Amino acid sequence: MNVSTEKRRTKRDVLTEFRHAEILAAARGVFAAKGFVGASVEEIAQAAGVAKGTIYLYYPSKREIYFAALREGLTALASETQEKVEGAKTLLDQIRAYVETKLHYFERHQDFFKIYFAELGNMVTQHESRDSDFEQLYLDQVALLEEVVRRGGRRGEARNLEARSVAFAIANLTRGAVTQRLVGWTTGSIEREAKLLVDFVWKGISAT
Amino acid sequence: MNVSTEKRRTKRDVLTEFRHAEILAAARGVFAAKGFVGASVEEIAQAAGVAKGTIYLYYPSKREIYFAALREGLTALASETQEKVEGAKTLLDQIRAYVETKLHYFERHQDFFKIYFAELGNMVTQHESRDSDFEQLYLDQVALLEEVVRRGGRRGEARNLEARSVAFAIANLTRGAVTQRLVGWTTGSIEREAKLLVDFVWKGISAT
DNA sequence: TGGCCTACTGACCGGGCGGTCAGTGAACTG
DNA sequence: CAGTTCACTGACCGCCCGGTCAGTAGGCCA
Repeated sequence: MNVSTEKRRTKRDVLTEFRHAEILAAARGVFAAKGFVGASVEEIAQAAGVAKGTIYLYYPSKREIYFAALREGLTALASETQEKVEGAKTLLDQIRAYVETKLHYFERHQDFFKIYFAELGNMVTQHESRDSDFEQLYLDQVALLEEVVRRGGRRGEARNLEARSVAFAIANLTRGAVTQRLVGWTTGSIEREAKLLVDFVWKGISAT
Repeated sequence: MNVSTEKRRTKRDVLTEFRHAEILAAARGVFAAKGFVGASVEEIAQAAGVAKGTIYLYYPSKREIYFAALREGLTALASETQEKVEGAKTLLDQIRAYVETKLHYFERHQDFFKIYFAELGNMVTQHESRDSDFEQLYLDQVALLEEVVRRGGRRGEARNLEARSVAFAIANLTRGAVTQRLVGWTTGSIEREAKLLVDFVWKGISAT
């Protein structure tokens, strides 16, 4: 019957999906702790509770696992950010949305952020073509900010200034704030941190 | 005679020093291009025009070469920054000095900066105790800024605000600006970049 | 029950690289 | 010129790790 075959199919798919997720989660932890090179596939396998060979039934290579983890977190973060930012009306609220979303997402996904920032750093030394879409995702975030700032400027909410530079500035400040928390140089509540940061930015660009 | 022995001694020392510098320069280039793991000692040796074994006559391990390159650049940058900043009178000038010094130093030592930023990124994933003095050097830079801001605040040149947060903000903005140039996301003159950045910061913290 | 399928295993392979060390030859010495 | 020193060499070692694949075990069907 259709039902039974469908059911069986689904069962398999569910298992496959489960293993993918399981391995990815384990990989994220290991990569976050040791970095791409420091991590071994064997280690990831153990963390996932399977044998090394099993890993290769689900991912073709260590690199692919890494990229999968990176991409997953990155797209989720990007869409969440975009959603929140576009949900805000005023420029100030939009900037606040951007900063807060990042800081909160960080709180929930520290492992991802470790991988993310390490990769950002390595991008400077090793420019592989594989990284280009990763690079693009980063620039998209900046572009989002840039557009927001530009529109805010047109509405007279901000001084007239280089939207792109401001966008980079906000991105840099946010990135820095998250990094500081990650390494433990900053404590204090996220709300306070976000407020400080947004205030600072706002002083720098507001119209009044 | 004293003279002759001294002369010979000096000759040897000069050679030793020369080799050290030569190897370090070669290493910097290779590390900047490939990162720590991507670089091989063989490659560094070739770039330095010596055999691999020779490398180990001057440095005990690959890691040591790496740290030496990092430390050298870092201490030079730190002292130059400190000098320039302390040479400035007003808070605004001090901040400008900080930003401009970094940007100019970057222009002169791109290879160093690549290693530096990559290491900053990796610090998040691999916390070795070896890195702790590196970490300290970074925090010293922030502390320098913090002190400057705090004093400026006391003199009434800036609003009353969290000196530490502001210090981090300036450091982050500067770091970001340099990174952007490094990857090619920003062009334009350094002077312009510095001005934009300083203006932005100043708006954010000035007393008026 | 016997045969089959297949997800899973982990011993194994091959290559790359950090680090070593016996050997070389040029310069110096007496 | 013979002897000695020493900076330098590069073939070599051993380890690690990404990736493979013949084998296994357990579930399912006839």
